Amino acid sequence: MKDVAQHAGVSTATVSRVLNGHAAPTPETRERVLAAIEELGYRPNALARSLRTTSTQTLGLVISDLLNPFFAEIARAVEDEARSHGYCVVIGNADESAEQEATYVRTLLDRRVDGLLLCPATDDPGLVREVSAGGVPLVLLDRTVRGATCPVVRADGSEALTALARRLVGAGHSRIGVIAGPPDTSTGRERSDVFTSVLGGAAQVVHGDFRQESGSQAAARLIDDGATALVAMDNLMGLGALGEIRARGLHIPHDIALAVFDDQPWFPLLDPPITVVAQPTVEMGRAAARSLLALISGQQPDDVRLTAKLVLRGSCGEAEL
Amino acid sequence: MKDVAQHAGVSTATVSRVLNGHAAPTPETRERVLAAIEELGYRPNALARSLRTTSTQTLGLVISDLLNPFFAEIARAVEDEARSHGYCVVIGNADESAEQEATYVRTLLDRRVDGLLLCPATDDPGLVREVSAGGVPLVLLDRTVRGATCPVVRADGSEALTALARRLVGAGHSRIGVIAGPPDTSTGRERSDVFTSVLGGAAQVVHGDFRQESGSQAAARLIDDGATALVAMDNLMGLGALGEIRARGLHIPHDIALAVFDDQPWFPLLDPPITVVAQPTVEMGRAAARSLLALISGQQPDDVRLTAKLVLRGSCGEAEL
DNA sequence: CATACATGTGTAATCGATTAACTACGCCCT
DNA sequence: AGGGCGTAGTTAATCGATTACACATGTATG
Repeated sequence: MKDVAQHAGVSTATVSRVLNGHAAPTPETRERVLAAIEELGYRPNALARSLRTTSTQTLGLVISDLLNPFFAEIARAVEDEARSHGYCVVIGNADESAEQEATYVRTLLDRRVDGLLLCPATDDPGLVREVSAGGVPLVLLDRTVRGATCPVVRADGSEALTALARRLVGAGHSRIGVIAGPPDTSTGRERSDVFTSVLGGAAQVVHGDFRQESGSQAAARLIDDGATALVAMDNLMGLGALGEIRARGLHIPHDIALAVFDDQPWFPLLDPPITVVAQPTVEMGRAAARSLLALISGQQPDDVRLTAKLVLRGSCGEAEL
Repeated sequence: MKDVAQHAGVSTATVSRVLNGHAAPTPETRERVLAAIEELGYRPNALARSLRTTSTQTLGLVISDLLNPFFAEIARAVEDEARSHGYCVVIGNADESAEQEATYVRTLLDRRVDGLLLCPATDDPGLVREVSAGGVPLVLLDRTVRGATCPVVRADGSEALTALARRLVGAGHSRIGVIAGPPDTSTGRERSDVFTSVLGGAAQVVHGDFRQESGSQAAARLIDDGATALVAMDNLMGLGALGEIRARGLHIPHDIALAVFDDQPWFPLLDPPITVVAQPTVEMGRAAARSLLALISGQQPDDVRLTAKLVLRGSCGEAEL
């Protein structure tokens, strides 16, 4: 910057003003400075700028697993929205581990992200409190924690799940296996709670860990116990369940019905195509980013609850919609 | 930091020494400083540290699309490897646009990443030169550019593709449709080149853009032209091709054979399961991160060429392996 | 006993920007 | 002519760390 100033015959303050579009400099001075910048190929050091201004134009996003297409879509949407507002996103992979999540959150705070988007691994509010105590804007995404005091953006699947449960019962299923998420996550509990409260004794719940392998195992248990329909509460566990069904040579929907929470582009291509509860992932990501940006700019955004939709496709034997 | 120093009755220099594990401070002083840090809940400002040391412990990763599971897997692997060495990864989504790619690369350089991992959108070497000119360590991943002078990490699919081509011919296919990537990407060209050089006139190539929609369109064109086998050179275009095949009510492999470059967890679950050329994505990501870290630490890592493997599954009508 | 040398700590410069406070200059008005 | 004022630009403090160098103290050496 000093070089640029010297080159243009002005002080660094003037260069800074030109760079930041302040009113002061004469058009003529501005020209000279811009020419010098061009000539020297100067690019401002974002670190120095951030140190001085205490704004990094960066958002932190801590998710459970980038390999889960659901989170990948969210990450993509967050990134898009953030970029359109001049922000970068640093993504941290917590790998469904509370410890790794905490490590990442702290790293991001150390790097002074302007705000943090978090998909909490458990519903323990400790980490959330820590962030809030540090005064860093925080928005929870997809999942919440006990007694959360910050904005939460999530999808509401209760309506869709209720409709799905009724349909399964209507189709004559009396033993329905639910492959739920971990009981210490809000989504893990809520989704299966909705479902079982409609079904009563007809539902049997096995908790997985939102990963493929646990989906297979849960499916195996439930099928052994005589389930005639399976509902996986996450796409990866759904993938696992599907694998187990195929491995046993069972036919959908004749031998067993299957529905999955989260849509995937390839679900319609299976035979039969899979019935799902589709979450508006892109809207969730964008909404979360918008809420966070609002929070950063001093507003108090409300919680956002988007609704998940039941998409009937045939894997539950239902007539097409 | 000043507060901590005061609290412990030492200077900031001593605090810094304790923080950085220098030999100097007495165990007793160290204790006092650590106690003060603990008590005040002090966390060092990474920006300030980076400004002073010119090291951010951060790698930049610019990929084409986070929604493409191939890149998501790579990103995940890069992140894992980097983290295990104490580095963070900032991911940039270029969306297959050279312009957005350039914007991201510059942003990352401004933020002074210690090194950059790039999956170039085109084989134009301009951007690569720009980075190299800035003296920032750079490693190319998956794709290369013309006259690249930096380390390149990629998968070699020529053997697998050759074997696949032979098999298709052996199975009696004489009109084989190739859904290739853009001709201005190294992977777009190389993969179809290998294929056509084995097949000669039996191959018909249509270039897509590595996205689902272009896969459907290319498939439609090729099927209309009488292709009895389709090979998609990327998983998203494969997904598109599969959609087109289903939409036309064609049966695999009876009516048409299909093979895809890139494996996906759900390919084995289709009926019939899809034959693929599987790239070692995790190893690619890890190797790229390792090469970059080596470059950062002053070494001169060699190019890495991992081999992609043909996985026969039935969608080309072949006998199982 | 003076000199040298090691050791632990403090002082202050530095990284590269932003910005409050100040200066210099020209213009207008009385 | 002199005072007031607006404007363009400079000087220097600052953000929060690291680290070269200086300094003080204690111990070994000739």
